[in-house]
Amino acid sequence: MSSKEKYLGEFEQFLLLSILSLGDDAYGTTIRQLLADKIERDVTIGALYTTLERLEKKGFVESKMGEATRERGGRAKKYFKVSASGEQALKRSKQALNTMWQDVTLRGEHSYE
Amino acid sequence: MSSKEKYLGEFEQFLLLSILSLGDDAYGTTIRQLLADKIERDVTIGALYTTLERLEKKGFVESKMGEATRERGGRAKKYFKVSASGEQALKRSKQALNTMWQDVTLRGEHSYE
DNA sequence: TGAGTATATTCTACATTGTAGTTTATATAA
DNA sequence: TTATATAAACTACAATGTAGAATATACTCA
Repeated sequence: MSSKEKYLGEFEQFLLLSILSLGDDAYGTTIRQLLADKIERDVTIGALYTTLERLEKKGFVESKMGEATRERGGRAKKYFKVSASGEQALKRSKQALNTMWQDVTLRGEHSYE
Repeated sequence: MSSKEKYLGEFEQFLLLSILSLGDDAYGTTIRQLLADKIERDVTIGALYTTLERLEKKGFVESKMGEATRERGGRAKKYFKVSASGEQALKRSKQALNTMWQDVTLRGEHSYE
């Protein structure tokens, strides 16, 4: 019956990677910003939080609300971090993709770098 | 308004890569087999053809029915190949993922190899 | 002290992709 | 003309992607 693990969607992968990149400063707005900067993907806040919540439900990320002690206006931030199983899932996705790319060369490319 | 291009889903990427790998012998059954062998992903025929058809509708793959001249029983094969825009899309997906991985290191990993 | 403003998350709804299983088509052989 | 092998088409539903409005909360300053 082989491997039964679920696969990550592409957007889920992007979110997990964003969180890892941002370290201790990963929350809605910074994640959104990073996606826009790095890969020019402009997602709405709705898209973002919905997926983040699903990832949390699956145990791939954990969250905690930010401290109340702040020198700025606005609602509390919700910080995210990737769980061990989240990293695991990410790693599997990466490996699968690497394996598939292995013997593929695109037109105009020299080889898989 | 930035980049409006649509993104490929992960399974779509896998199919495109399978087709590229298989070269002139890419059709339902061989694609399915390759996925099972290479990344232990067992998809049903339904899943496969449905996605293939959607990729074709988007212009990422092209198909043509196999010759009638065959020494075997059964229905004609439908061969697939990746179009130029399919390769393009694939390339963009790969680059985006590479960019995101760039400064991420997983627990227990040494760095992005 | 209570509008105004800034910051951020929740909620609701729908579109696209992923996945499965059954059915149908077609060719060859007995 | 039926059995068997091979492969694609169809139907239905689940999961993921995406959007935008609504809501919450904390500062600031007259």
